[in-house]
Amino acid sequence: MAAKSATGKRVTLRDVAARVGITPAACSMALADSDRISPATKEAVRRVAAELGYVGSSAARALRKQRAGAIALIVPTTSRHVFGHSYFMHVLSGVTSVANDHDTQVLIATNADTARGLTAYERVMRSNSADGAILTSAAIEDETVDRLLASGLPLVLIGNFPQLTDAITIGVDDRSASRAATEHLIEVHGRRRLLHLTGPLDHQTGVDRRDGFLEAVTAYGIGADAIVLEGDFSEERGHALVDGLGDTYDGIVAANDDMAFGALTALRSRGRAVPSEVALIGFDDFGLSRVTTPAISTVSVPAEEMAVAATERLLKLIDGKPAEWTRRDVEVSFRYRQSCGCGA
Amino acid sequence: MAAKSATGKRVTLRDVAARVGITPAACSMALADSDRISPATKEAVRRVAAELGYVGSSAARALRKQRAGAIALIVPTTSRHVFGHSYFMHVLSGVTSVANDHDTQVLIATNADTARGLTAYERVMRSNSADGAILTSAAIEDETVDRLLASGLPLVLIGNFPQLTDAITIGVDDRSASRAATEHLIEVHGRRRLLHLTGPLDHQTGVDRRDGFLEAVTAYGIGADAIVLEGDFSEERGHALVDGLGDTYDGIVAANDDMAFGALTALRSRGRAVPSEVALIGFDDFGLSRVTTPAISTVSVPAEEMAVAATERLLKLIDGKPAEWTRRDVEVSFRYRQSCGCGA
DNA sequence: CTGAAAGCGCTTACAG
DNA sequence: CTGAAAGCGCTTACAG
Repeated sequence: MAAKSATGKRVTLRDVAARVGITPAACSMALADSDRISPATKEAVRRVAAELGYVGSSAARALRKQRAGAIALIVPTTSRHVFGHSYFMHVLSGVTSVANDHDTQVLIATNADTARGLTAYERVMRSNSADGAILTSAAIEDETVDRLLASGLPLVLIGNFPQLTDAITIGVDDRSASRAATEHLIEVHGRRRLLHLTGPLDHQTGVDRRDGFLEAVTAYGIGADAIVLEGDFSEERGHALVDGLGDTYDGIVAANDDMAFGALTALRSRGRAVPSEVALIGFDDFGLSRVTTPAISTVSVPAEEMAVAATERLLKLIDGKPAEWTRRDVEVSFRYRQSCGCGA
Repeated sequence: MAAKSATGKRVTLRDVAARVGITPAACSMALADSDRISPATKEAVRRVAAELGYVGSSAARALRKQRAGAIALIVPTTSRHVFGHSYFMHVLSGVTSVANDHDTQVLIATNADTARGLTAYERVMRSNSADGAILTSAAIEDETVDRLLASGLPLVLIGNFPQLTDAITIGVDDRSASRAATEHLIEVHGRRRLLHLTGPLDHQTGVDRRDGFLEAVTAYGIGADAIVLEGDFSEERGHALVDGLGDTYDGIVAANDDMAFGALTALRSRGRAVPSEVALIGFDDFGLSRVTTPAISTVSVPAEEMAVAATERLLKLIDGKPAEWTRRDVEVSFRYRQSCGCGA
């Protein structure tokens, strides 16, 4: 479907040009505000274009300019489960707001189905549907990331990818943040027997948050009492892990808020009080942790801010403009609420 | 950017054709599995295409076929605030899963900025970037909906639009559902002095949920004791409305869960127990209500299911295929949790 | 049945 | 400086 004139036909540059009495080429230049065209002609073209309701064909423009005028937000299907709805919505908000400001369309691509050995998002990229992509939360071993990178398509990754040294990435320092959160339980709340519920360890985020936890307990000499259980970022797993364990710990560092909430419900059913018997801290702050009772203390990850910066960086990359950074960490902030013992 | 051969140039149908020794036209037909092409040639074309990494140009195809191969999910900016993140993520999930199955791209469009009197999403549509659109949660008086509708572009609306009798819409019966939720507080929990916190009354959803509440209290002859306060779907307003009111009621029907949660925190700070002193019920079930303490009883709106059905309907509309419905209601379900007095 | 031209709607490199 | 041709990469209507 397309812009229609009264007769139902699409309004093209030829129509505008005919009405103004110039060529489509001149019309095109007029709308592009070229110096070649006189102010009077530009004005006439603009008036007629508005009258006829002319809107340029994105396909024709894309074909001619070899530029889609769109970027893709790539969501590996696995990470949809892994990172959850709220995370993507924060990311999507950031991406769309920047793209909007730059007259760029946003495409959502997943690798749900594959055909001829290409994932859906590879096809999006290679079919020229998008001029570049934001890829978020890929697994460490996701080989499509390498292929995408190798293809030379403009790409900005959200997250940490230490092995991809040539990639442009933006993330948070999960290790330091996790260490700081763990140290908070130790220093401020005097906890010594700590349990860590990890994220999925095929994601760098899971690895880094675990490593930060381990650094902290090691630094304080309480590593022998520390327990690390492998989780997957899901509330269910958080619940199950805590439910299947004895009561030998006095603090929990969960790698995300969903698992922290699962832990909280499990503690509740076991009759263990939070924070008095068990201090609890999560990670993410994408919405859940603020509304529970007790509210979950957490490390706030500025997902939207990362998405905004990633999108601005991508647009510069596409345009070949100079950019300030190649690998960037944004700051987290700590939200000490009730579940660690800080809040009211 | 585009699919690259070893030399860095985009691989086009001409390259494939040259290699196979046929014309690009024949190549195109081969890839489209046309009867005109022999099985042997098709096989050769497919092999060479795979070898060269050929992926067709979406722009060229769109221009030639006058079909974008994409649909737009339109998000009026106002409703972003109004309906919140989780709602859109449910909708987006539904839309992308169906679109994926039909090799269709999904574009996110908002009306954030306007140029030459056109909203961003009108430009998306009229520039042929999308073959149709899903529009969700528009305000009653949003005149761009009328213009979109009048333009004849394939459009499916999520929500209720009683005044747009020609539109294809899918929604839930908010009035009946709200009435049933209210009756639950009356019949099952014996509440007689009810407070309703409305949604924004410039949205049909707000109006219908209020009307359902009023029907129930009227039917039970307790309308004189009922209080209706105008809200806006935000937690803050829910909190403020309850905070600014005396304690003359024993039940609250909130038009959504965010306001219900705001009410809950306000009741907590006033020292009123939920559900014993005040029974509370919300609406939506997009995530929040399940995790609070007490968990909020609510009416579950199947947002993803609506989005799936809307997208399937849109694709049929675009293809001119026969469809089963023009206006459809999907069933809500009731989640009676602790806040009304039902749950454990 | 099959080959190859025409043309979708733009923009820009080129000719004059 | 300015006019108008060429061509982006496809697909289909047409000619043979």
